[in-house]
Amino acid sequence: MGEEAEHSANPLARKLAHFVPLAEADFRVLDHLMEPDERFEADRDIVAEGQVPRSVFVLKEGMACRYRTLSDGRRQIMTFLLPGDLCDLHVFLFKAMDHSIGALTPVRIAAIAQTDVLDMTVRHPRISVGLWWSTMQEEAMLRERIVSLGRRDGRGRVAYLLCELVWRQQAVGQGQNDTIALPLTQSELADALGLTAVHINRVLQDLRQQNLLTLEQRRLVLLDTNALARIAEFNADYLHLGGAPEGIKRYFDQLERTRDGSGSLPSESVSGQT
Amino acid sequence: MGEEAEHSANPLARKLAHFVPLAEADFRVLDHLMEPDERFEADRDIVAEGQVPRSVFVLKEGMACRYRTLSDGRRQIMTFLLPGDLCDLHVFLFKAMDHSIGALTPVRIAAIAQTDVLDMTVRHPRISVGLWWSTMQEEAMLRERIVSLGRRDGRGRVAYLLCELVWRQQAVGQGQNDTIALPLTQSELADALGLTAVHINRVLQDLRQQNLLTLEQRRLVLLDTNALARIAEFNADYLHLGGAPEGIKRYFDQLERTRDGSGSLPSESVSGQT
DNA sequence: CGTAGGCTTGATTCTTGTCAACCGCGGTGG
DNA sequence: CCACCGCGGTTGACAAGAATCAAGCCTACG
Repeated sequence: MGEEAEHSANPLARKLAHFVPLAEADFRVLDHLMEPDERFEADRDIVAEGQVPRSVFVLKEGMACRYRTLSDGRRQIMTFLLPGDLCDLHVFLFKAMDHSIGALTPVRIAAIAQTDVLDMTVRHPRISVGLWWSTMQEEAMLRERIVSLGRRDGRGRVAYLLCELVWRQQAVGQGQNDTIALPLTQSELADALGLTAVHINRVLQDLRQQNLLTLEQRRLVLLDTNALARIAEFNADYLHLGGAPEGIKRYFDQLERTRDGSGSLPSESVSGQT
Repeated sequence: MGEEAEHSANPLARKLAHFVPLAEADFRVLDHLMEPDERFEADRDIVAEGQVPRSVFVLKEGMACRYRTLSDGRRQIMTFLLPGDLCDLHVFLFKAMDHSIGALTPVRIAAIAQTDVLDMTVRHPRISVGLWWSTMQEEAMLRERIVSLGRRDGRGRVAYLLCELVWRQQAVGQGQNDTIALPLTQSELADALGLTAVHINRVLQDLRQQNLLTLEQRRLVLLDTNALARIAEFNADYLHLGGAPEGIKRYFDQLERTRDGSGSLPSESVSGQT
C-alpha cells in the first residue's frame, strides 16, 4: 500500500490501494467522488427490490446490507456493505433490482453521477480497473459465503463471518489489531448466516467460553485469531488483498510513462506472460 | 430475441441476445470466438485453485462447475457452468484462483486470447456490454444461491435449483418445454445444495411421489412447473432475461447510427432517465 | 416508571447427517 | 461367457445440529 493511502481517510482509496498504488491524481478523483452526501437512518432501505436501478453510490460511513425477504417474512442477508464499498457500478444494465439494500446503522453515502463513472473509465483507467477488481472481490466473497452456508456448521459460519469482517474493516483502515466495531444484532447475524437468533446466541456463548472472542457494546475482539481461523477454515486469499499481478502492474507502469492526458492505452497485452 | 439468435447454434450468442439484439457482425465475432477447441474428460479440473489465471474461456459443450474442497474432503459446488457460459473474463486481475473449475461431463471449451477480449471492448461495444451483463447475471445467481442455502429447506433447494437449470438451459436453446438433460449425480446435487446425497435422494423420492418431476437416465422433466416454483419461491426475475433497459437500447441505437468504425462512443448518458 | 428491543436460557421437536447395508447395472478381465 | 467390481441409487436405524416455543432478564429510552 502507498504511504498516502495509509494515511488517507478515504476508505475507498484505502481499499483500492490494496490492488494498485494510486497516484496523487487518483486520490483527488476519489476524494471528489466521495463529496456528495446523503444520509439514511438505520433500518431504512437505500434501494428497494423491484426498483429501477438509479445511481451508483459509495458507502462512506456506517454499515448496510444487501438482502431479500421471503414470503413468510424470513430474511436472508447476502452481503454486508462497509465504508468504501461501491454499490451497483454496473447494475444499470438491469431493468429492476432483484434485491434490496438496507441501512443497518445510520449511514452516509455518496451518490456518483453516471457521467463521472463513464468519465473515469476513459480518464482514470487505474481507478476504473481498481473498481473492477473490487467487483471481482465482491463476487469472490459471495462464493465464499456459499461455501460457508453449504458446508460449515454454526460455529464455523460465525467464526468465518467475523474473520471476514475484521479483515475487511482493516483493509479500509477501520479498527485495529483484532478489534472492530460490530454494530450488528444477533438476529442480523442470524439472517446473514442462515441460522436463527437463538442459535447464534448459543454459538457466541460457546466461542466466548473458550476465550476465542469478546463481543459487547457493539465491539468485537478476536482473542485467538488462529483458533478462529482454524474453526472457520478461514483463508484470506479470496479477498485478494495482496496487490495486482505483475502483468497489471507493468501495464500501469507503461501507462504512466506514455501518459499524454488523452487516456490512450498502451498496446502491450495485460496478461501475465512475459 | 432476434430471429438470427433463435436459430443460432451458438449458445453464447443465444444468451447475449436475451440482453440486446445482436447484429450480423456480432454473430460473426461470437462465432469466431467459439472456434478454438479444447476438450476435458469428466471429473478433470479445467482450472485448479491456486493456479495463476491464464485464459478466458467459453464452455461450448457439456457441464462444469466452480467448486472448493474443504480440508475434510467435503466439497461445495458454487455454480454450474452451462454451454455459453464465460469463465473469468476479468479474473486476470487476481494473482491466483481462489477456487477450482471442474468438468462434470466430458466438456468442450474455447479459450479466448487476451487480445481478442481487449479488441472486443473497443470494436464491439455491444458484445462487450453484453458480457458485462452476463457477469452481473452470474453475480445475481450467486446471491440467489445464498438465499437458497440460507433460508430454504431440502425440498425448496432442490426445486429451486432445478427450476434455475431449466430456465438457463432454455435461455441458451437447450432442452424443450420443461425437459432438460441433467447429467448430475445425486451427490453432485448434494454438493451444490449443501446437503448429503442420502438426503437429496429422499427429497427427490418425495418430489417424484407428488408427480412434480421425473428424473431418470440423466433426463429431467418438470411435470408441474407452477407447483415447483411455489415450493422454491422461484422467480426468474433475477436472471434478468427480459432485455436491456430502455436507456441501454437507446444508447446502442445511437451507436448504430453514428457508427464509423472507430468505435467512438455516443456521448449521451446511458442512464434510464428520459 | 413503563416499555420495547435485544439478549439469554430451557424444554422440546424436526430436519438433516451418519452409518450401514443392499440393489442394479455397466464395464472389465479371466 | 461369466464372475467380479465399483459406482450410483435406495432404504432403514439412529444421532446430531438447529429450529421452535416460551419465558425471563437487562438496559436504553420515552
